[in-house]
Amino acid sequence: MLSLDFLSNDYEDNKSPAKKAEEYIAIDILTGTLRPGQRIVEQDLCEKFGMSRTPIREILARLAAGGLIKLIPNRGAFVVGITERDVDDIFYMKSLLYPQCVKWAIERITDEEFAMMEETFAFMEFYTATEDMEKMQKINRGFHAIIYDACHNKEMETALLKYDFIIRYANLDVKYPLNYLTTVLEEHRAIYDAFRTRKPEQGAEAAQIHAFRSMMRRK
Amino acid sequence: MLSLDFLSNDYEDNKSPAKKAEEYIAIDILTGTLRPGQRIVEQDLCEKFGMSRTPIREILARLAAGGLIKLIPNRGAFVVGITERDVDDIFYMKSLLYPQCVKWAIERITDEEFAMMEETFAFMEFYTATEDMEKMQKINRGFHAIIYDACHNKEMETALLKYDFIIRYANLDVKYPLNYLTTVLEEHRAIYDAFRTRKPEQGAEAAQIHAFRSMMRRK
DNA sequence: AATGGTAAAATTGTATACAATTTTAATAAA
DNA sequence: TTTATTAAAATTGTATACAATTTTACCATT
Repeated sequence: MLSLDFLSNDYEDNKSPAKKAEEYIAIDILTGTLRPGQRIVEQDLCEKFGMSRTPIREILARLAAGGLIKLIPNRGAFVVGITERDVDDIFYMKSLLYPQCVKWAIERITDEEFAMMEETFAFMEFYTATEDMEKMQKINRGFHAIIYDACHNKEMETALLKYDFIIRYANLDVKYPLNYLTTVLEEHRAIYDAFRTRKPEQGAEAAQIHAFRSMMRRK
Repeated sequence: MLSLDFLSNDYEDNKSPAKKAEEYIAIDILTGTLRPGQRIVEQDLCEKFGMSRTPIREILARLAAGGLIKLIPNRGAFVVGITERDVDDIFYMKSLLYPQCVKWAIERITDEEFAMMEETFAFMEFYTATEDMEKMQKINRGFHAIIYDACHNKEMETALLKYDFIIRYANLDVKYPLNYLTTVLEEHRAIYDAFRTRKPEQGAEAAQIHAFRSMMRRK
């Protein structure tokens, strides 16, 4: 299903309670509120999120599949931490995958998907002009979500979404340089132009530049 | 924990029944025994694997996290298929990530890990000489598992293990060319030599060649 | 025959109960 | 004081029960 859901303010609200709890725990791990090695007791989560052990255990199963916790049989769930170097590595892995994602997306994007991208880019220009940082962050994620989706490869999409999630929450002491919004808009425009003119190689190059600069803007 | 487990024949046996069931279902999806779009009913799995719905639902939660099935609320689990192009794409993504993995692994490998690699490589030479195809496949997986582990980045490790799992089971009509065993051994030796001499760039290049040739050997 | 409505059956979502295992705390021995 | 031992408590693993929802099958209507 194709929609501009991510623009709406209650986008977060239509997630299931289980999905929200999962994300809550994931963020607690990435921000360090839950410390590496710390044991997570199911009953505590039951009380915190007001649900029984069955759904909580399914949440833990998913978190373990994603690598944020480690389940040791009969011992329980333990937080797996993320180091500064892990975040550096993930930026680097993104810089390897993202250009190829853009390339595939330009080759494979549907008309409907491109129409959504056009609409999204218009919003990006608007929010850059109005300097609405919060809305901008949201629309930026939407822009990338469209690209990740349009590459029509689920492994690529899930990998990049995961890396972005980690970067978003485990990379909290970022300082935004002067003219950050317009700078990023122009990097995005270069990618968008490659989509408009359907030039995969040019898109890959613009993506490479955007990924590299994102990495450099880090701390 | 560091060990040469993957050499033993009962390596598969010390997996938990739940882990075995999960892998069984995953393989059924990748080989097409379970068709894309097909609904998976929990009760059927309960009977098939002799366990109750609680552990089965945890297995389904993990499979959904890995993308092999899609869970629709109140509707159930549906098989997500893998196309030929998906496999092509995954080979390509591996060729992007694997060289960097080898580079990091050469920079970061511990003495203990390198000792295991030496031992493993000796076995590879032995099984190539004896032309024991089955043992060779197993030891090859072990060789790569050591490299993936030695890069000391969990995202990289899980990504490459996942791609290998998909390639292994969703890529069944591979024809092995003449001298396959010795050819692959030499590609692996090039990588191994880069580890011995601790040359990250040389390792990345050897990895690139190995990944590219693996892709070319496909069909 | 095709469509629509309704009750029964099947299935999923969640809570709870109980068994197996681990952890904790208290006590005894060195 | 430290180390062992052991019983109690806590926790995890699994099965089952029940509520909510969906699917199926049957019948009536057009």
